[in-house]
Amino acid sequence: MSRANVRMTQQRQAIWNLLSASNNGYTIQEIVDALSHLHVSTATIYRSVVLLERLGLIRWVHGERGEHRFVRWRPGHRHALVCTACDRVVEFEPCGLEVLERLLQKETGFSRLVHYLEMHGLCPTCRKSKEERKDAET
Amino acid sequence: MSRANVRMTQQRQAIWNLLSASNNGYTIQEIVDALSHLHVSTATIYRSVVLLERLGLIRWVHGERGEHRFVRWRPGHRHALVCTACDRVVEFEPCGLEVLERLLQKETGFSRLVHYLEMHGLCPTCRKSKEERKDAET
DNA sequence: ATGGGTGCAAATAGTTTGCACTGAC
DNA sequence: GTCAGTGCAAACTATTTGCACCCAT
Repeated sequence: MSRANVRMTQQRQAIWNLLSASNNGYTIQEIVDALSHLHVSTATIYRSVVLLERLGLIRWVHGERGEHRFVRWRPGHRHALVCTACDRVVEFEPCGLEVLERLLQKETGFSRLVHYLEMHGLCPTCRKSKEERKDAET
Repeated sequence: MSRANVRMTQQRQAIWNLLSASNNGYTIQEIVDALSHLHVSTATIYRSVVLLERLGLIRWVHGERGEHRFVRWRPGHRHALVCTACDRVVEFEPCGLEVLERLLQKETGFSRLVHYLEMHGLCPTCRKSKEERKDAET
């Protein structure tokens, strides 16, 4: 309950610095590796990630192989668009799903609907480099 | 590639019978338990589930606590509506997201968009029993 | 100075794999 | 009879936890 009594430690600061500076998510293992010079233990990283999630500062998305990747998250933005090649994440606002929710509510009788939506695609940068590679082949 | 050379064994039959007879998904562990009298090994269940997924006969959805639950899936149906109380799954057809995809494509430059959408809510049966319990309390 | 946070190592959970044997075709 | 599929146990990967010590407040 209490949001107080949360201390800003060097470890948490380091993790937050890392995540907040990037548009690409990190897996737990990638965070461990990126902070290896600081000797932050894996347990602490797990615990910090849970905390940051609870505070609404980060959120996970699915990577290509179903792994969980943690990304900085801004309040109010609701959904993620993830690049299938470089894992870059772009946030976008709601989405007309309210209409669908009302329809489903009527048709199925389900109530209190919430939705989980994730988009995946190829970001402009990755598309370009892919095309270049293709040109090179021929 | 070859879809041939897939044998219908008793184990696979048992797993498929179980999954295809229910609207509620099963976790791996629940399948193991449900088939314990047949002594189907956990390894076989994992392998069969992967196979059935590949064949497009089942699919996983997220349960309340993020666990993967496997449900029978009919071709053509695209998304799942999962009851937050009893895990009953109802399928529904596409959803107007094509409009959103086109918009995002234009705004962000991402291409080849695919989406993952899952709805969660309280099914009519569970809502009723919840209301009854509430009435009993007062 | 106090109690929230950390590191470490052990424990637990979830999933995959090698291999000899079995049974579907 | 052949080889895909199975059971078993071991190996791996991912995550959690207990506990003594540490440091942010």
